[in-house]
Amino acid sequence: MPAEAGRAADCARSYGMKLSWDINDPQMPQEPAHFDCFCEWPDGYVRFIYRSDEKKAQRHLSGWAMRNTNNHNGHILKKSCLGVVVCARACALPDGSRLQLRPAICDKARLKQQKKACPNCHSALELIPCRGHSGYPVTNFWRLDGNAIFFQAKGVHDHPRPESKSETEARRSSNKRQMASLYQPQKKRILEPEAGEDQDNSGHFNNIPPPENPEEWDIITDTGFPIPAQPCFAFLNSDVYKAACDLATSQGDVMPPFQKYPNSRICLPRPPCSYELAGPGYTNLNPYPTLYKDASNNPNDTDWVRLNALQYNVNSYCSFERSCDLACKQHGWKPALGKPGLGERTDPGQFQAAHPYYNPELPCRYLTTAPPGAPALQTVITTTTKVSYQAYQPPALKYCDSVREAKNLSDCNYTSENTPVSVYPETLGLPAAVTRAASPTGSLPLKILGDGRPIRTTLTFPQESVPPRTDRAETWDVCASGLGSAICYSDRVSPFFSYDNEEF
DNA sequence: GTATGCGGGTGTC
DNA sequence: GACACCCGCATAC
Repeated sequence: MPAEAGRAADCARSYGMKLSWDINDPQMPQEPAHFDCFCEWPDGYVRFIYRSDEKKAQRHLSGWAMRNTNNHNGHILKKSCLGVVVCARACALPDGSRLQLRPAICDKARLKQQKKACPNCHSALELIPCRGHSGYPVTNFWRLDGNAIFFQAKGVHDHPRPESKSETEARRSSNKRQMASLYQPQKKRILEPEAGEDQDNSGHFNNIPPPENPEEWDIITDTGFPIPAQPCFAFLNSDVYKAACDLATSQGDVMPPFQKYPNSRICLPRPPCSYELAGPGYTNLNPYPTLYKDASNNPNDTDWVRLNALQYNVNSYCSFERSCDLACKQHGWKPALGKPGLGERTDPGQFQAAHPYYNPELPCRYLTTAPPGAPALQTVITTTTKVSYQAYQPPALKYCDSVREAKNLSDCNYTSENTPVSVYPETLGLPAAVTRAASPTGSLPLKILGDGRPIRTTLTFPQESVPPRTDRAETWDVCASGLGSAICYSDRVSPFFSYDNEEF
C-alpha cells in the first residue's frame, strides 16, 4: 500500500474513535492520554479529542460551512452543515471546474448571497443542502470537558466541499491589501477599452454576454476583477493569482475555478464515476493526468488544486483522508483494521469516514437525474428572503450529465482488488449501506431508514453489496475503493485565470 | 457586514 | 423528550 494511502487509512482511526464515548455522555473520558490533531474536514461518524488549547478546536472551526444549531444544551455546541452553493446550471468554468461557493453562515448574508448570479454564466445560484445525516444536515458537536475538547460528527456530507473558512478569510485579508493597488488601474482600463487590450484575454467569460447596462462594468471593476489586461499567465505566480482572486471574490464567497484545497494533495482511491468526463477539461480517458499539478507551470504553488470538476465525484469519497492526511501523519494512530476493542463503540460512519465513497448516496449524486425516490426536499432559492424546501427537481443540467451520457452507471465501480477494510456496523440503526445491501442490483429507489423515514437514494453499486451483519462486534471485510491504489493528486494548477465579476 | 454563540420558541415525530 | 429549525440578540472581528 502506498504510503499516502497508509496515512489516509491511519487518519480514519483517530484517538477519539478508539475510546468509547458519546458527546452526550454524562461523563466524558477523563484526562485522555492522547489527542487528535485538528481535522478541518471531518466527514462521517467520527469523533476526535482535541487538546483544550487547540486554537481551531476552541473556535469550533470546520472547513464545512457549519452554522450554529440550538440544541438547548449549554454544554454541547451543535452545528449543522449548510451544504454548498453552486451554479444552478452547473456551468463549467473554462478550466472545467465548477463553482462551489461557501454558503454564508449568517442567514442574512446567505440570503444575500443566493440572490447573486453565477459569476460565470449569470444564471441563478443554487444551494445544495447537506442531507448527509439521515436526510438531515450533517451535525457536528463540540464539548469542552476538562483539558480536552471533544468533537463528534454525525453524517456523511453528500455534497462537494465549499471553500473553506480559512481560504475565505485568507482571501478577504489579501483582498483588503490588494484592493487599493489594483482597483484604480483596472477601472481605468475598463473605462478605456480602446486601449487595445483584448478583453477576451481572461478566457473566462466567454459565457457571459456583454453587460447590457454600463453599470455592470462598474460592478465588475468595483470588485477589482482583472478581466482585461490580465493575461492568463499573470497568475502562474500563486501570490498574484490569489491576489486577483481575492479581488474578484471580494467577500470570499466565490471560489477560484481551481479550488484551493486546504491540503496540498488529494488522495483518490480510484477514478470514480469517470470524473474525467465531467467537464470539458477532463475528456482524457486517462483518469489522472489533468489532476496532477504541473509543477513546471506553477512551481510556487503548493496547494491550489484543479479539481472542481473532479470534486463533485470525488470529494466525499476521501475528504476525510485528505483533510487529515497531513495533519495527522505524525500522530501514530494504530493501523489496525480489525475488530474494535471490547467496549468500543462502533459507528457505521467510522467506515464511512474512512471510506466515504462507500456511502451509496455519494458517488452518483451528481450523476443521476432524480430517481423515483428522489429527495423529497430541495432547498430552493426563491426571490423572497426565504429558502424553501420543495420537491427535488434537478437542474436542467446537473453536474455530471455529460458523464451520464457518456458512461453507463455501471462504470461507477468503486470496489477494487485492493485492500480489504474492516467496517464496523452498528447494530442499532444500521447504516445506509446495510439497507442498500438488500438491493444489490442497484435499484433501490427509496431508502427507508430505521425511523421509517424515506430519504433520497441514488443508484447503488453491486460491488458495494455487503452482507448484512447483525453482530456488532464483528467487522465487515469489504473492498475499499483502492486504498492500495490511492493516488495523491499533487496540486495542479491551471494556467487559466479565474472568473468573477461580482461580489459574492 | 459577517461570523459566532446563546437561548427562546415552535413544529414534528 | 429528542430533534430540527426559526428567530432575535449580543459580541467579536
